[in-house]
Amino acid sequence: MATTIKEVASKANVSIATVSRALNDGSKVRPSTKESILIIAEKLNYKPNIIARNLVKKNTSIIGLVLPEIQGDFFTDIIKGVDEVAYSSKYHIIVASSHSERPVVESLMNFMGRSMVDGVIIMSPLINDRIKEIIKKSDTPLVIIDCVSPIENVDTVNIDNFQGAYAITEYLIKNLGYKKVAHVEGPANNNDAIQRKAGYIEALYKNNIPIKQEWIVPGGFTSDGGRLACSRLLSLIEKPEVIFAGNDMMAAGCYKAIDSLGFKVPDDIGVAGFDDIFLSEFLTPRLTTVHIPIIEIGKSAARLLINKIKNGKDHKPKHLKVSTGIIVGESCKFQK
Amino acid sequence: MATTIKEVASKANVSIATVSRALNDGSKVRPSTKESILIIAEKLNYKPNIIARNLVKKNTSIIGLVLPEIQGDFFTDIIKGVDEVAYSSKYHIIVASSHSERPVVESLMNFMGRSMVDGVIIMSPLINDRIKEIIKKSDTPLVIIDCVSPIENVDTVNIDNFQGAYAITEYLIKNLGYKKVAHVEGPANNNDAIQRKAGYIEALYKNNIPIKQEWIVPGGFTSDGGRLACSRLLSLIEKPEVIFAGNDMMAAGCYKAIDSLGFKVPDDIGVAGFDDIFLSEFLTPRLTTVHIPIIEIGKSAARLLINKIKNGKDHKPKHLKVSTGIIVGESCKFQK
DNA sequence: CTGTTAGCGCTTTCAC
DNA sequence: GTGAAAGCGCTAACAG
Repeated sequence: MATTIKEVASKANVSIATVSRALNDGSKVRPSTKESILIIAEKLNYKPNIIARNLVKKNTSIIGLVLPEIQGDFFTDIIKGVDEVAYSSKYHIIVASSHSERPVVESLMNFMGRSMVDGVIIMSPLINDRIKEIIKKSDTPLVIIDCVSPIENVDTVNIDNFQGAYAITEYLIKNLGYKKVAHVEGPANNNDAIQRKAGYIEALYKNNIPIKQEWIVPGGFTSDGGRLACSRLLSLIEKPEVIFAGNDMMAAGCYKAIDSLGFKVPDDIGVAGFDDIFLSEFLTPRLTTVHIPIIEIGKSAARLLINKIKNGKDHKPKHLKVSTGIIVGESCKFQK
Repeated sequence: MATTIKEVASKANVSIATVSRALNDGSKVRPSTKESILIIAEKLNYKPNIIARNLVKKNTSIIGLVLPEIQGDFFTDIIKGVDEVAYSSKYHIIVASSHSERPVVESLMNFMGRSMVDGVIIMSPLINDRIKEIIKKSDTPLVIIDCVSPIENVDTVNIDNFQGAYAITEYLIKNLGYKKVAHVEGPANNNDAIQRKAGYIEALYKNNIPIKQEWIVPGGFTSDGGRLACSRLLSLIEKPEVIFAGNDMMAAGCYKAIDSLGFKVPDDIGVAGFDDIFLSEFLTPRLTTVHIPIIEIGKSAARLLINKIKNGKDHKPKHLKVSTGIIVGESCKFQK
């Protein structure tokens, strides 16, 4: 059994209140008594019971982080960003990754309104009605990363997917001179995927390039999906000159397909991606892609949340849009 | 303010004790009253306050996970493994990654003996005396992943680094016929690095290949360190035929160096790694490396910990050694 | 400055 | 079956 404040108090011949004050150095305690209390506490290896403190203070200094199925380094970076800011404000983070057996909904229910955490950051490209309902019912501060439709009174941090996709597509067309640009798209119900596709289409449209449906193929945001999609594109009679994959994982899959068919990137076909995940730097040739400041997103979300926790009702919901940038690799080249 | 058990009790015209019973074990509560309580609780959107429950139950169902500086997908997998097992036993996990401003020691102190968590899993290739002291003082259940020297009464999960390094080095020599095998080693104070180097040396020794000091160069376990180390090896008068990098990150760095000098893997020089991180599959040619079942390690650690939490003093410390396997890629080839 | 006294919201004997 | 009451370990008025 751990030492309690009572034992320290009795050994020090003071009341528990004084011990509490001495340790939290709040109000005036005579230096000499404070010192002797500190010494006794140290000798007894006394550590205040956080739970008891939380109960009376009504806060836990813990932030709940609900993530979609964790894979790759994307989430490590989110965690890192959140953790960094959380740490500097003395918060801990509880991570709940989602998977088939634990939907986002469940993690959310566990966190919201049971006073286990002071606030929640949820990342989910798909917010359904069930989730919305839970959010409405609870008054736990919340920040959503990457949500589709803003929910009232909830802070959001979004990636500017549309702009990123538009920019890289236009870069391929205007700067490099590509005319035949294909797109491997992500899951149909995924907001990121939808926005990126929209950016791609808009860029083609604005540059007077007709949209060709057979050059838009689904890849499910996975490496394998990208590989298959790419094979399909390469088997077409009229092949595209460059493939803009909706994310880097699919772009990596494209590399595999291109390699296995004996083609070369970028000589035979160009490849571009989206996300700039850790992996992309190590693909040969280095992938041209859209960079997302992932750590920064985590940090922003954490800042927003902590702000909300501290300011309570006075807090006006903010909606951050994180902009992207193009990483020029060697996977696309100038078309003469 | 969230609904409390009191409000539910008064609305239901019962005592708070009955509400508590109805919601928990349901031990002998008349079905009809139980039902009406449940309905009222639902209507009031009542969620028991976890903190208050923890205080009386003296457990939190939270596991603390202390990790070294998070980067890449290695830690995602550890988290994933721990989380999976933790989840199925109804535990949450608090993640504390370490970095320059928050040493392992601090996270540990925060977790041990303040009843914030029921147990701790710590991953640290370097356990210093300070850490040992904290561990000795506390009676919080603990599992260490990847520790140097076993601490009494603490469960450990270790990677069989020596065996893995030995196996791949011998594979390079015996199966592929390499005679000139260089090694890029990790940090001098890192247990993994030390064991891997030892395995490499032992394999050379057992196969009657003289150890050449200039073919053993430090790479700090980073991609950049690997790149530099490789450049150095390639500038030697007598170059090695193959480089066994102490981890995959350094192997990836080797690829870069080899590429920038105009050489080809594996024709001009072979490369082998250790870890089988996600990235390795996407290096071209695919890296030959030592596979570590990372998720499995996380799972084992979690199982060990939960077991210890539940069995208390009756628990005898266990020491698991996780074995590795060779992934045959295309980065090394048969030497005729 | 310091002690006394209420709780925080819940679980859990112990009676009835 | 159910209620009253005693805490879990701590903080925070309120008195002195």
